[in-house]
Amino acid sequence: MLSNMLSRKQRQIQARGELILSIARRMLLDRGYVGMTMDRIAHAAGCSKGTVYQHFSNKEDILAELTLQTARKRASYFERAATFQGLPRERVAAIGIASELFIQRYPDHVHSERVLMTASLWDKASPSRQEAFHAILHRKLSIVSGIIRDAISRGELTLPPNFSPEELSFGLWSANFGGQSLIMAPDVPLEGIGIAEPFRAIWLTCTYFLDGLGWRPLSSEWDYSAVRQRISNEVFPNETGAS
Amino acid sequence: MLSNMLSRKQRQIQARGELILSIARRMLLDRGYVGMTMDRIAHAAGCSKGTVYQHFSNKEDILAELTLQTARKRASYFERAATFQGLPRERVAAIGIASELFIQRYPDHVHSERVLMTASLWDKASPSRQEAFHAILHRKLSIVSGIIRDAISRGELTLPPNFSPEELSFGLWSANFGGQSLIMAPDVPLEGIGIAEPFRAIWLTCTYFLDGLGWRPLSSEWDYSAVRQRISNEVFPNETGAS
DNA sequence: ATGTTTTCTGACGATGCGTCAGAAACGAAG
DNA sequence: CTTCGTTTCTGACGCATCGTCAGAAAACAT
Repeated sequence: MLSNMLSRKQRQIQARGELILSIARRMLLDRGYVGMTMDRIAHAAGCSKGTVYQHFSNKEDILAELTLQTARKRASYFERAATFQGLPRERVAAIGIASELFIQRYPDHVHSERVLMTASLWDKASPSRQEAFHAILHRKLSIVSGIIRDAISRGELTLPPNFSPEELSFGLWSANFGGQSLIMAPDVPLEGIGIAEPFRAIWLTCTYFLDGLGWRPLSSEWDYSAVRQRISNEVFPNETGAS
Repeated sequence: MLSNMLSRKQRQIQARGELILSIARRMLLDRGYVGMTMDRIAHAAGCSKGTVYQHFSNKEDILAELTLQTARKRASYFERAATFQGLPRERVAAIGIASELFIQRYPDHVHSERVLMTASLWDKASPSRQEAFHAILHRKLSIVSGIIRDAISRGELTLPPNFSPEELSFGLWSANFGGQSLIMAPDVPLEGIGIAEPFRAIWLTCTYFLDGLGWRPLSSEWDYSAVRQRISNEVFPNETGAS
């Protein structure tokens, strides 16, 4: 009974920590980093500011934890995508779809990520969080690099001599990251400049990029639209159905 | 003499406006957006805070003007690149080189751009500045789209039916923007993950992307390394030599 | 020299971050 | 039920920053 009461209190505290995070995330998206104030967070969470500071040592710490949550969640999406049974190129496509579904489903997560990255606030976060973040980053890259090496060993991909698997990985990452950044940027009116379906544009960019590298089967030899459908249904049935 | 004195004063004022901007830009890079305070700017500029506010209505206004300067400067780089005499695909390559040289030469400019874009501060800036920004954006895109249409009309490029020139433009933009963002991100240790020459990786990403679209001449039929050298020497002799 | 207009100044109110001494809630023991 | 120690919570406080504005200073005109 004693330990039960204790843990109940503990659970209360932990629940409030998560409440604070979800409130902060919403506030970050709605009012920007400057508009996300500790007083407002405390008020919305129904506690005082001092209590908020018992959970997070400062404002940047909240943002760092938000970003860490995001990185973990995205990594889990990547890992699910990598389980897709198919050709290496299909599995890379699955990663791309995971990335797309992730930003569509959790735009607030992605936004917090960008804010932290741009505002150079990582150095104010705790070293353990930085380390955890790097570990997750490395995990995600390993997944993609692993698929690439698999394709090479199977003879479906032969990289040019001056182009490493990591650089190919970086290229795909750039195209996705950049395209998604432009989609999220409020001051880039994509519809106004003739980009009606930016996600399809990113997908095709990656497709032709891999075609240019000669990664078999090429898009001209294979129905990747069907693959796309199949991946959505098999690997992310809830995500595509619920939205 | 009177008008001379008057204009001298005017020129003093204008010069101080530019001084404030350059100080702010440096401070933004060195200390981040939060560390860039109006008091510090005023002190560094040798005037009072009230005087700073006679030049810019608020802090976001300074950032917006910085970004506008950046956009203008980059557009001029693009325009210079577009004057390169050569095949359409070579001229697109010239734009890519312009983009690369620009970020290498003016990292502080690019940084201010990212901060403003991410922090959703455009709505606090004056509408005229927003409009000017959009106009410049459109100008840059027109340059690239124009080259693409030129290639199509010359028969060197045949786009797939579901891929418009604007989307191709968007793809190149994404790859460059994303790659450069990752290069600038302090929390992405590129060397640590096997990317020794990120700029070359971006270049090759775009190269194989265009190859995949079948834009002639393909990289296998043409020495684009030589083209790259030639563009650097002919269009940006000072930029490549001085750095 | 004196009046007028422009420009500059820095103190001020308002707001936000992070702290900390005291208040309140909790739990144990008599 | 009371008492007392411990854990948790609170909000006022110190400090820093933004943006303002009444008054000072400088520039200019007559």
